[in-house]
Amino acid sequence: MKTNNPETKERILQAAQKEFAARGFAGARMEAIARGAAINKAMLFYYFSSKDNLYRTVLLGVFSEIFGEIGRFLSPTLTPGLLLEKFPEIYIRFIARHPDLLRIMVFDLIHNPENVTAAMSGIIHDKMAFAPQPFLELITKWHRQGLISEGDPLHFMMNIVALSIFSFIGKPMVEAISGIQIKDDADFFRKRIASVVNVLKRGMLK
Amino acid sequence: MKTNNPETKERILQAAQKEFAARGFAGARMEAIARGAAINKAMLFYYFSSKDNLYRTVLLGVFSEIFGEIGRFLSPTLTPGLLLEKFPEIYIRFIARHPDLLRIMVFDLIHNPENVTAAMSGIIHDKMAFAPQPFLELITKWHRQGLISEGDPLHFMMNIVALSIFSFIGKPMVEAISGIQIKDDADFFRKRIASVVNVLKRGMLK
DNA sequence: TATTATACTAACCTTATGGTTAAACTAATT
DNA sequence: AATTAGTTTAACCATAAGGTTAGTATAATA
Repeated sequence: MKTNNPETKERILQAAQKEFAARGFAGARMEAIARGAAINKAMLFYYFSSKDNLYRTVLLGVFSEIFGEIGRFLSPTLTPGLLLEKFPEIYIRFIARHPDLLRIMVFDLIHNPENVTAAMSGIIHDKMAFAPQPFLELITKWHRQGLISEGDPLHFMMNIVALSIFSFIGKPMVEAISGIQIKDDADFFRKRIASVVNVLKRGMLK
Repeated sequence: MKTNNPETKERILQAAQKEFAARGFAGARMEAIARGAAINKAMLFYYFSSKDNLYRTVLLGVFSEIFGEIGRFLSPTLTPGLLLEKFPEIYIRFIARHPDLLRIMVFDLIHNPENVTAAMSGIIHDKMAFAPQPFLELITKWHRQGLISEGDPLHFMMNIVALSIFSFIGKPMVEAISGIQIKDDADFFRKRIASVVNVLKRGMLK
């Protein structure tokens, strides 16, 4: 028998990710996804049975990639200085390469946080070899050792992620406010990373 | 003659804002908006001629409210310490009261930044009595006076807004990562504000 | 070569949805 | 009381879009 073509499935997921990122769940068109994957619309239902399910699959993939990237970086031998120095760079550059992932994630964080939380937590524990709980404990230990000023590990984490993520959401906003059009993306991201690292180190390290 | 009922128009805008915030532009249903405003669907088109136009109107309102709140706070007599101390509180508490505004703004920042930039910049210049350009100059002046460490006013601004906004986007994310369910919102926001102010002051003040 | 299971398509179905229309209602004006 | 103009509704329309179906192509197996 012809072996199930994983190529097709992959093509569908790629096209779906693009379409969902560009238009959100409700705005995305199955027809457009099919066109993007160069197949008949019925194939989407053959492989994924419904729009909902296709979306769920894409979403899991997104979380998987994002937290995979983060998990690869975290380790028990980490120091606070190294974390604050390297995380923003890794994260910002990763998202710059895969802006669709952030779009989909943020859309869901805003519109159905309840749904997302469940999907996320499963992935997080799978993909972060160095699991989150020990990570929070590590931060607490750093604080007890007098290495960092922020005592609440949750807010320590939020501050790091917030500054990194906002590079993307905030770019058009800042452009509107300042009236300046950011043309050199590479330069912008370099400066953004420098600023974030600087604020984090000065702001949270002792 | 009966005078055009501005009450109805206002009710429509309120309902529309709610619906657009909950489901995004494509997901929002005109029928649902009509129900929310307790009127016939045709009235939406009578007052706003199209879904697109209704959305645009809502969007302008959103920007108007958000930047109104910000503009009310900014003034030429501001000091860096005061800005970093008060802005996060004002902004976070405002959004906590009007989460719909943030949802709509972020959705658009992510999905059609080009469109948004234009709409925004008009509003910004109207609503910020103390216009943005002088504000950026003020930051530059602070830097020249040796009051702040961050030299680029754009990134100075981004850091402030990023940490404030992320309180909302990031909450479910952090819940998923930590496995902790944040139940006491008031307490969470209080701690969040304290953490943000602390990081900003330590990180960007000299 | 006949069979069979998978991969795939064209055409179709149904419902939901943005948008329209024609008529009714309301209240100020004459 | 009759007119007039803005406001509101019920019923309708066209089409877009998710989903289905029936059938075809392909290739491995017997």
